[in-house]
Amino acid sequence: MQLPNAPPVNTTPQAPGYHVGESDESSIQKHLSNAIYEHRVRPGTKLPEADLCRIYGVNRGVIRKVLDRLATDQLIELIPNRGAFVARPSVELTRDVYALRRILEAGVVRSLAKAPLHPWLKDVRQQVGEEREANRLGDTGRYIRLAGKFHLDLAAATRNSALEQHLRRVVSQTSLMVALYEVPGTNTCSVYEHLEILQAIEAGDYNSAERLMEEHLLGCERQLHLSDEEPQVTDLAQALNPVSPRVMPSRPNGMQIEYSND
Amino acid sequence: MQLPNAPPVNTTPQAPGYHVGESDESSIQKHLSNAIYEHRVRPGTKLPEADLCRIYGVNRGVIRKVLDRLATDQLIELIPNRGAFVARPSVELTRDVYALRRILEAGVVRSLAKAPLHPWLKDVRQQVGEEREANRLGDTGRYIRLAGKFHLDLAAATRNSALEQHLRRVVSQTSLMVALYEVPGTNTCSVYEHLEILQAIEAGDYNSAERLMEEHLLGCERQLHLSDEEPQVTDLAQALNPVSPRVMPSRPNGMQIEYSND
DNA sequence: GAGACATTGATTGTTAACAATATCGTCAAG
DNA sequence: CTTGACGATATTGTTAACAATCAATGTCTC
Repeated sequence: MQLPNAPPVNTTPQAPGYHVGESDESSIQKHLSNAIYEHRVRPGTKLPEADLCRIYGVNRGVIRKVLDRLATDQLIELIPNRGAFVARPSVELTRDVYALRRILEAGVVRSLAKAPLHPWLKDVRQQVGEEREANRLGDTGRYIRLAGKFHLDLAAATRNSALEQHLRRVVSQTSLMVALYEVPGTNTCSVYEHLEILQAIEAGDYNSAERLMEEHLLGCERQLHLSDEEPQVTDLAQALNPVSPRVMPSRPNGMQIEYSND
Repeated sequence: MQLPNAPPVNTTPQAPGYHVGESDESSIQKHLSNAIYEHRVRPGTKLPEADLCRIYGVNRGVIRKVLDRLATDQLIELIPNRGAFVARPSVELTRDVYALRRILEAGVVRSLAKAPLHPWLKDVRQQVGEEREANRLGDTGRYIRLAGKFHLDLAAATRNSALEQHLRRVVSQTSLMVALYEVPGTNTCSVYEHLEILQAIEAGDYNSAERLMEEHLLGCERQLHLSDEEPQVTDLAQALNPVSPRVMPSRPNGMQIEYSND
């Protein structure tokens, strides 16, 4: 019933069975989007329309519209006559998106410098605490959600809805890239750096805050395994040498889809 | 066949009749998007599915998908059971999007500072010339296209596809805002400022270029009529006073849609 | 056995018919 | 003359059936 190299879809967060509660198209989109965001479905996973119809208890047309929207956000890839797959962004795109994120988030900090501070920050500070807790306990989903929320909360504090919206897309994409390129042991987003940034903002030192933010994002990017030469195997003998068990670049559990090469 | 207060759809650029040549969904989207971008369809214009089907010679499903995508780009507004209308972004959103654009384009200039300069710039310089020419001749469509292209070309020169893509969306939205809020006589984008920015980049003076870009965009925004009190008519007697024919704020040819107020 | 080829089943893409809703015109009552 | 209700028409929203395409399996030949 399922392709051998495509793991089954399991996007249900709490309920083990079928039929998630409310299910109009925007809530389905959020639900799927979150599942990708929180690494519950890995890059390359196939998302068959029929399965999603059963899971959400809706028509195929609805699912189709949702998939189309997720594809324009580049969270999934829509291959004609083959279906929808959770996207596997290239190394190049990953670098580009991180660069864009630095531009946007530096802009967020500068915007915060102009506007008067909102009572927000107290809540944000508390959340950073929760974030650290989730990280300590190993609750990956919760940790990822809170770590992302820190960045989005700062964007929301600017009261610029357009800025917030664009950053939201970029952050989602980033999470996908983390799923693809993280090296297993490391923590992607240092909680302490979040705290530092927050303190700088609270102190009104926006220049430092901007610099810290850029360094923080650079640090996040550097923690990923973004070697340029991923599929490139120039020296076959060395590649097949069983002595040095090099870290399989960025595909921990085997390739999950293969693109037709015609 | 057409609503009295919604002008008929006329999105054909060259052919006066029906049935635009090629018409898959992405090309239809581009075509419609351009029509909005170049102010050939004004904000508030209704876009009935049936008309678009006839114009592009495609099924309703195709048009529907295109409209949904344009709606996520906020170029049109999709009102349930009423249909699609060219969007009328609020003053608040306009300010937000311009602020976002400043962030993005300042980022573009900074990115250009890092990368080696491409041979692009020669072409860009030539296009600025064409831009001035189109402006002089009063060829509005061509002028708008070229003026926007300047900004997008700079983004493309960064070789950051994500940055380029996001800026493209923001620029499109901006054009819609210009259509809504421009005061008739003025020129929205000064050609000379484009030239100044380009010269600064060519001279390697990226700090100046960044500052000039921000000032340029601020200037563009200031040329719009973004008074806060647009729909707000506190003093009815004054509003209806025939003595002072105040410039009808931002709706030159009468209101075109009215939202249900329930 | 290995490889090429046809067949089968499953999945996606498209279309058209049907249902729901809003708009506009008409008419009657105040 | 204005206001409200009603019905006709047009437009949008939804669904299900049909068509097209692809992956997988089994068969045949070398």
